[in-house]
Amino acid sequence: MDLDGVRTFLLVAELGRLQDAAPELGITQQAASKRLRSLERRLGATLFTRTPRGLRLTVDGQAFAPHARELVLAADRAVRSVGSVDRAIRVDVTNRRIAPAVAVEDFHRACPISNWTS
Amino acid sequence: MDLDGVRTFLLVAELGRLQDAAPELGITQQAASKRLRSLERRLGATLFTRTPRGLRLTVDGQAFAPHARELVLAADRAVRSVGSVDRAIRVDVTNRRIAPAVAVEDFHRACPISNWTS
DNA sequence: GGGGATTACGTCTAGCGTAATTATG
DNA sequence: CATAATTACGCTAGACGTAATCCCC
Repeated sequence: MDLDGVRTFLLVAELGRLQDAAPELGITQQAASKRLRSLERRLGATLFTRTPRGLRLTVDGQAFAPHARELVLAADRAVRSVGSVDRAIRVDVTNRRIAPAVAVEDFHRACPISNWTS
Repeated sequence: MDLDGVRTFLLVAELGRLQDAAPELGITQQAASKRLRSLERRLGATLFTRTPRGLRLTVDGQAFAPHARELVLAADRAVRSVGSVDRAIRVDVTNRRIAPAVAVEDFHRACPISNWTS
C-alpha cells in the first residue's frame, strides 16, 4: 500500500480535476490518473466517476475519504515522531585500549541508542 | 511512503530477527533487510541496532513503533471502508427513448454512484 | 473545436531473489 | 565454525513523462 496514491486521491477529491491536483503533487496529469487507477485496483473498488469535466467521488470514494485523511495524518505523525528526540551526545569509540573508551562502550552495549556508528 | 516497510518494521521489532520476520511476510531475509534500510533512509533515522544475534530497537525505533501500529491499523480500516457498503441496485441505461430511462439517467447525474457503467 | 481524461510507449528506478561476503561469539 | 545481517548482481514490475487518442459539451 502506497500513501502517495492516498494523498493523490484526497487532493483530486478536493479539487475535482486532475489538472489542478497534478501540479500540486509535482507530477503530470497522466501520472495522477494512473495513480488513482492503481489505488482503485489495489482496493478493488471504483473511487471516482470520470466525466469530461473532471472527477467526482463515488459512494466508495466518499466512504474512503475520511479514512484516507486519518491515514495521512497518522503517517505525518509517525514521520514526525522520529528526529524530534533530543540528541545528547555522539561519540565514536574505536580504540579499546584506553579505559574511558571501554566504559563508554560498555554503556553502549547496556543501553543502545541511535546514531552510533558501530 | 510505503506501508509494507512499516509492517516489516513492526514484525521485526516484535520478533527481533529478520529470519523469523521475513518468512512471515513472504519475502527473504535479504529483502526484509533492504526494506528496513529503505524505511530508515526515508525517515532519516536509524530504527535498529544491528547485532550478530538480531536487531534491537533504538530510541528512534521505540518512538516510531506506536505510531507505526496506529498507521497500519488506520490503513486496514481504510481498506475495509470500501466494499462494505450495501449495494442497492445496478442499472444500465442505454436507451434514452423511453421515459423511465430518462428519469433514471437524470437521477444518475444528480446523485452519482459507483458501479454505473457510464 | 476545446477542455479534460485516458491509452500507448519508451525509459528509469525500486524491489525481490540467489549467491557471495562480512562480522560476532 | 555457526549464525545472522549485509552487499553484489541480474531480473522483473511499477511509475513517470511525452505524445497521441478518445469523449462530451
